[in-house]
Formats: sequence, structure tokens, C-alpha cells
Amino acid sequence: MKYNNNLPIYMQIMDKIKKDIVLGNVQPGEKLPSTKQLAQDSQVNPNTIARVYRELEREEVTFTQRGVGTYVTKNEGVRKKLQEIMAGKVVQQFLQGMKELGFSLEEMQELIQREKEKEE
Amino acid sequence: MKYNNNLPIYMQIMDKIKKDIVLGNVQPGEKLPSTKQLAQDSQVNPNTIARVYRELEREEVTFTQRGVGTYVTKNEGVRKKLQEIMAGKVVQQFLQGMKELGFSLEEMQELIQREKEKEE
Amino acid sequence: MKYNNNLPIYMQIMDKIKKDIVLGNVQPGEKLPSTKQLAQDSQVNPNTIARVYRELEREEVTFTQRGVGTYVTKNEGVRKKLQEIMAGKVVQQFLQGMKELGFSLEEMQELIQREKEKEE
Amino acid sequence: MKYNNNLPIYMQIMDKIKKDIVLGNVQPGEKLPSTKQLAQDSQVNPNTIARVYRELEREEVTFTQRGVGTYVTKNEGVRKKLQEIMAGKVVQQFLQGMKELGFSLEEMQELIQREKEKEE
DNA sequence: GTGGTCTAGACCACT
DNA sequence: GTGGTCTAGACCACC
Repeated sequence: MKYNNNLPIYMQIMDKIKKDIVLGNVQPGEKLPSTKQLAQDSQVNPNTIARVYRELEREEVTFTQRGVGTYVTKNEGVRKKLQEIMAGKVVQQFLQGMKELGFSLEEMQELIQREKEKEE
Repeated sequence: MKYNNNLPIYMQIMDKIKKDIVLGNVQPGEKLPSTKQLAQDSQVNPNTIARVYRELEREEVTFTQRGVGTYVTKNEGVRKKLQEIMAGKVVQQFLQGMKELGFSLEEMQELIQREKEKEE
Repeated sequence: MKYNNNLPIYMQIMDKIKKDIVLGNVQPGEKLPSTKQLAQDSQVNPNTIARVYRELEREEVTFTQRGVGTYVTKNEGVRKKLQEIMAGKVVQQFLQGMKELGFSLEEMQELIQREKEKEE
Repeated sequence: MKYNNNLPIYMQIMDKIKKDIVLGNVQPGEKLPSTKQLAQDSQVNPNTIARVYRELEREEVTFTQRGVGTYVTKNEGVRKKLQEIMAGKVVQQFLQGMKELGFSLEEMQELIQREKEKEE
């Protein structure tokens, strides 16, 4: 058994940016902070941020204009797509965690239903 | 921003043991491996395992006989209680994660429903 | 026969702190010395003090602010409660010790009474 | 602060023997076990037991006949005297402990009284 | 600077 | 051989 499964920092920052896109905190086409700026804000090495932007571009979430900056892709579908992917991860984690505790899908539904009733 | 949300090793191992109890992999009253044994198996320092067993005893999940070993509590209710507590945590994590992505409880229900249909 | 009835160091230090709270030497809400400071003062390893503060927090005698310090709980009732618990222990030890010497409760009362008269 | 205040083993064994005399488990004039025998029973070095008997003799609790054995003193008063001395220690410990917790002698009396009522 | 965790290795008490 | 305690020293996260 290994007991250190932390996500690398660059992935955590990527997730944070994606979440901001999903929630509309940053809009399609909007400029993201400079590498140096974000490095300072996140208390992280600029190389790490460079990697963040490189990977985001590879995933076609952002695009980069050399000497100018990094922008959120203008493709409007990106929001929806990101939301689905990230939600999928959360759902899978939930399903796995509950299955490991011996719960069936029906029981999971009931638990969510109970939350709904609690909210009312 | 926080870029480290890992549980400490001793808690991860506690969770692993609790999960084993919930699933019936270890029965009430059954002896758990010795600290040194589990330390070796888990590639972890014996002190860390000592802490695991100390905290589990505090939570009345196990009991300890000095010079003999650590045993799962004989109280049959423990299984049920642990299941509820641990499931509660997984559910809360799910709810929070999905809310952060802008999902409503209804949408979460639909996603689980879709999983159910996938399974059939 | 057992020839070692010493409390572990960490418990002795816990008792010392509790006693200080009971006597008002430290007030509710007051900051306790840092682990490293107290470790130096007590000529004890910082890990041992860490355990002291961890257990005190578990008993809700103190609370901890990560990166700031450890404080006596603000709940005013703590003083009274601690006093009762600790006095109970002293009384039980007394009762047991005297019973082992063949004294009755009446005789114990007389001895305390004699102390009272001595004082006057 | 020092946190190791264990009584030396030889004193603990002396106390045990005195307690037995007080309670009449061994009678005045009765023979005590041999050094070797008691050493084995107590899992202790024979030199330690030799010291026990030497000190008990010095306190005139026992007397020794060379080549024969060690005996409880025939003086009938010894029982009473030992009881008083040992009880005095227990009482002093109690008084000090309670004073450190801020209790008055009256309050101590009340607590003992409460024990008496509990017993009935 | 604070507390929190972990390792390495030691010694002790109990069986 | 078991768990319980302690030390020494290290690294991390938070403020």
C-alpha cells in the first residue's frame, strides 16, 4: 500500500482554473493572469504555472498568444464540456467510495433524496 | 489557496481498517495485525501504526490488551455505525464537489439514475 | 506485583496544566506556551508536548489554532468540571489507600477532623 | 520540573510488607520468607531484598537471626505504630492533592461524608 | 513563528 | 512478542 496520492500542484491549479471557467468566473475569450502574476498569487514556482498553461492549451481549454498572454478558448462549448468531465470525476469518486462501503445505487439515490428533503 | 488536501497517513490507515470492518473482512472480536507487522506491511513507521491503534481505541472501534494485541470491538453495532459515519463523509464530499461545479440536487439524482441505467 | 505506578510524562504535564486552569493560574481563552517553549521549560521532547496539547484538545480542555497557538477553552464551566474530575481521582486514591490499611470511612473522617483542629 | 518520581523498588517492597503486618496477614514474631524466596517471588534481585530486610530491621519492624531468618518484631505495638505512620502518609498526600485543587478541609469532609452516604 | 506529521531507533511493562 | 512511551531530528502547512 502506498499512502501518498496527492495530485501534483500543477494539476490542482489546472482544476481550479477549469472550475472558474465552468462557473463563469472567467468568460470564454477572457485573458488569464500572467505566469508571473499567477505564480506569485499561488505561492508557486513560475515553471509550475508555465506547465499549467502548457497543459491547458494541449487540452484546448486555453490558447496562448506569444508575448501577449493566455486566453480562455472562445469555443462556447468548452464550459459545458469541462463541467461534464469534472462532474464525471466527482461522480465516479462518489460511486467508488460508496461501493467500497457496500452501498447499492438504490441506496445512494435514497441518500441524495434525503438531502433534498433536508433542504426543503 | 490550499494545494494539499491529503489526509495524514495514520488517518488513511484508520479508514482502511474501518472499511474492512464495515465490509466484514474483519469480524467483531477478531485480532488485528501487530503494530510491527502492520507497519512492515504498510511500509510505515511502527509509531504511526501505534497512533492508528491508539486513535481507533479512543473511537471505541477497537480495544487493546497490553502485551497481547489489538482487537476489533465485540459490539455488533459498530459495523452499522461505522458505515453510516463513513458514508456520510463520502456523501458530503460529493454534494460539495457537485455544488462547486454548479449542479443542483436534482441534476445529481439524474446522474446517479443514469449510472443505474448503464448498469442494467 | 507491580513496581511501577508512574503516570507517563505526557499525562503528568496534562495534569499540571489542568491544575493551573482549576486554580486560575491560566484563564479561559488564555494562550498556553508554544510546544517548543514548553518542551524546553519542562526539559521534555517537543513531540511529547505535542501529544499533551493534542490530548487536551481531545478532552475539550483547550483548542488549537493552526499556526497560531493553543488556548484554554473559553467555556467557563471547564474550571468547575476539571476540578470535580481531578478531585474525584484524589478522593478515590485516598479511599483505596486507607481501606488497604484497614480504615473505615468514620476513621477517615476523624483524621480529617483532627487536621481541622490542628489548623485552628 | 522533573517528571520521574518513582519510589525505589526496595521501598515499595518494604511498604508491601508493612501493609501485610498492619492488616495482620503476618503476625508479630512470624517468620518472613527467605531473601532468595522473596527475590524470586518478586522478580527482583536478591540484593534488593537484602536491603529491604536491612532497612526494616533498622526501623525495628523486623529482627534477624543470622543463619535462621528474618522475623516480624514481637513488640505488639508495632502494628498500631505502622498503621499510624502509613496512614499519615496517605492522609498528607490527600490533603496536599486537594489543597492544590483549591479545596478546604470542610469541603474534603463533605466529600468523605458523601462517600459514606453512597455506601449505605 | 505556530502546530501537525512522520521516521528511526530505543527502552519499558506485561504475557 | 505485544503495545506504550520517549527522544531526536526532519519536513510541511498555515499565519
